[in-house]
Amino acid sequence: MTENTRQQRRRQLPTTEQLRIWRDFIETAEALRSELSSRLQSESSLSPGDYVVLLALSEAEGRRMRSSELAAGIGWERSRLSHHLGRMERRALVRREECAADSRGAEVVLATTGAEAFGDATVPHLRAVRELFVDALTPDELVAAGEVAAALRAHLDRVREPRRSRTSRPEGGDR
Amino acid sequence: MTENTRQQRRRQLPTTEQLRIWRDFIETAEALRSELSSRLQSESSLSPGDYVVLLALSEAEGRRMRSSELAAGIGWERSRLSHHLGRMERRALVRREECAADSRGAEVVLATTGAEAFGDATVPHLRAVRELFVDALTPDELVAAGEVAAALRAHLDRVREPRRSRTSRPEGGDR
DNA sequence: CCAACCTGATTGACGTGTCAATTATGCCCG
DNA sequence: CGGGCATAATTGACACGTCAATCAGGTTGG
Repeated sequence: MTENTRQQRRRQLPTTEQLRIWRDFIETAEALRSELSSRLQSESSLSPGDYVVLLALSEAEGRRMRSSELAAGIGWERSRLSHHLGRMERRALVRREECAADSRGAEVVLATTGAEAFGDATVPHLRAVRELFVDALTPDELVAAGEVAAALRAHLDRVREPRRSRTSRPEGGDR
Repeated sequence: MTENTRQQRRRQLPTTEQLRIWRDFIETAEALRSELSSRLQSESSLSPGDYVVLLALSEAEGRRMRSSELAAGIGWERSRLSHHLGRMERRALVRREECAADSRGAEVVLATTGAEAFGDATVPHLRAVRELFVDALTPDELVAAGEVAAALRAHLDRVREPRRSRTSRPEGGDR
């Protein structure tokens, strides 16, 4: 195969079979996410979003974090986190406090209610992951799933922002 | 391994490694979905939801479908479709007409604007699938991804509603 | 010092998804 | 026939996500 043909293949559209796999993959992931979410909701009245936020806070020193560190830690946009914290604060799962060091900043603190809710949710949630994901795959398939995910992620990171040299200094990666 | 131990393993929580793979898998799928969605949006002003609806309608006879068939065809809840059609109708992508055969029913018709928008979107979208998914994987990995998705889907269907013998007759599959 | 700029965080508008309730029609059986 | 139930579809309320705009508080160079 010449460089030319390879280049050309790159630009071709997916075959029917490739497209079928793509749809299977993305729709299955979506179905899983939705089932997990509904179980979490019914067993603990937490959403997946609540869960990741509470998980991060539980593991943080002092069960508190700067809002932007939290966002970076769980890979969320700041505005998304801000909205979500608002909803969580209304349910008394977290509190927001002013930050001593930088008075623009906010610190998010795990509230007692939040810690309890998280504690109650974690076993059912892990059980659901086991039941819906781990138990569905042979050990080989599980490894394969990990490799596929890693390859996709790496490729995505490579492709998403080839150069980001304008305002901020060129950082290496962002996780 | 006795039946007992096997039973017991079933109930165990995922190991750290299994959990890592799970998170990789679900977060990567989510990141892919989000990137695809944003490309689709910027290249065509269609959302992924719009796209699947328009795709189904394009392939339907007469470019029209009963609302509930459409919902079943793309695997959406009816209420979700109803809301989405409302938004699409506002943008003149589809029209809703009364159904002659059953006056409770509605028929969804692909509008000219919708057909054009879909036509314009399809090549960029397929290119994005190729670039973000197919090109990220070796042929082996692609096959593995398909197998993993199939296994997960099958397990999910098996687990989700073990028995649904009440109102509707026990249908085989739903695609 | 202070104007210009950067950064942390929030807000509002709007599209999207789910659940429960509702409306309207079809259908069946007593 | 007509009461009761199933079905088609919509609606309202609310949670969630994204984008662009905003606000407030730091930082820096002239």
